Amino acid sequence: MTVRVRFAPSPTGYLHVGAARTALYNYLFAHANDGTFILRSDDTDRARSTEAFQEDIVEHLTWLGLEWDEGYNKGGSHGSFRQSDRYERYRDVAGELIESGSAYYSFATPSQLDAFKKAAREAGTSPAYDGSLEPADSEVAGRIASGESAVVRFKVPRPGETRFVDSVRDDMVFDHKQVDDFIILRSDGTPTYHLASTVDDVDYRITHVIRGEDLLSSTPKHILLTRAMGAEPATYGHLSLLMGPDGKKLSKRQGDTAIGAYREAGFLAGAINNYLALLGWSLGDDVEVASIDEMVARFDMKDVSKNPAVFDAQKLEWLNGVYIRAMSDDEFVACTLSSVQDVLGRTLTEAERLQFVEMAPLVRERTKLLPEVADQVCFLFTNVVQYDEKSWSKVMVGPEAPAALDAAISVLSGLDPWTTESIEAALRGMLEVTGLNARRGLQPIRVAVSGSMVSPPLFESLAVLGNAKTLTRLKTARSLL
RNA sequence: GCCCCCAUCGUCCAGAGGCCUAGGACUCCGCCCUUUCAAGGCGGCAACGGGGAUUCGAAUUCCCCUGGGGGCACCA
Repeated sequence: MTVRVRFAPSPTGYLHVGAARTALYNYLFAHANDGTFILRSDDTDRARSTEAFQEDIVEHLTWLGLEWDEGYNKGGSHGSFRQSDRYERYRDVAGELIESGSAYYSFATPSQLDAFKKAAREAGTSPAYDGSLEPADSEVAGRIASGESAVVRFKVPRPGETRFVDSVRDDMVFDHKQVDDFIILRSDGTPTYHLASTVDDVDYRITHVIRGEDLLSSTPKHILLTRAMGAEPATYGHLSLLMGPDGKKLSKRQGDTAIGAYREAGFLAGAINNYLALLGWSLGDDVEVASIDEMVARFDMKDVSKNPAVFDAQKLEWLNGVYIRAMSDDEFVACTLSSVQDVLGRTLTEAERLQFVEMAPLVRERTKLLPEVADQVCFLFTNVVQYDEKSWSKVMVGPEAPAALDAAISVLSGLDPWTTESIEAALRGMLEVTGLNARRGLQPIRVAVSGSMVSPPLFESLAVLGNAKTLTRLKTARSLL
């Protein structure tokens, strides 16, 4: 039996980190078992589903590298992977279920149902609707024929219970007292999630359903439906939910949850995948950093954690730094060049691009988030240095600043060749002569040239900047003292 | 209210009866390296929620409590 799993988001919101994690685990499980990873669109909620959300999901899943083998936009052997295209199929199944006695037309009104639940609550019993408000079978045909509005409900066997082995939580038992005769077809004839999702899982031969814990208590419904369709239920595995720093369910209130927002903030797909894998799973052997392939090699549902995990943005940032440092010069330049140009407001010349490439290894070492790169290198490409107020007041007001700048100007004028080594030698000689320690003697130069007391390494920066610009900046700063 | 899931440092994860004086990672704090900032190295702070039971022995098994999470829609 070949493994077939699916990620089936509803396009009612952007792809968020929790959903991405579910997608990742499905992907890992599929690849670890030589299976097929399918993307489906569970868009039965016509009111809230939008094309924009659907595109966001597809775009970011692709960006994360979680390619699906079959499904949305890719086709496959089982027809459309968009539920809104398959209403007819769901209606047919509902009809068959009514035919076989597994489902029935329900006329209970909302107010009747409310009363039912209220009574149950007061009696301290389960509020799950058991079909007790329905008319006698003999009445049904007539009422339907007369055009009375009705939904179709699944008839849960009572008494009874559903047992299954959850691949992350082991033995699970649900008493049918807790399972309501759920609606499978709305009064307008459209299917609900339970019906559509289950029919699709059966039709597309899904062998393993890996999804969020929020669906755990709906699983008996899906299993009952599957059996009523004459099929064998898949193996279900429920992932614990992600929570925010306050221990509450992760929401926009606590910061960004959309993958797109993380991408824009400068996170790398690899880092996000890696972090999401760490959240609720252990690769063992104290391994923290691993590629998708390594994860696939180690993945086992049995090692997936049962407890809810708090999303820790700080650890994600650390990991992002790890991934940035692991990039090659070319990769690094390729994925940061545009943001540098955006900040600059213009395109870099070829010469400037080379300067950027030269600085890349130095800058990469101190970058956690991609946009930080621009802050670090922009001083190279501007004509007027923007002095950071705090840096200026801390470094340039001391009595040593003028002396340091004067000495630097004299020692750097006419320096040839102009290289990191020669600059370092000259400046170290300058420190010797002036008697200034490195901090006092060099920081003024850093501020004069970069505008800030925090910058990439000084000698290298000056080498890349070139002697003309360096001297101009030193003189300009000197004149301001 | 009813049902379900979960429970080790602040956070994520190791730990499947003696190897635990509870390990790793992030964060934080020192020190080293050092021209700033990083990175790196070294070190430190920090946890088995509580109570019973089983056992020679429990973080590991069982029960209760507590706490957190989820579900109980013509949402998914």
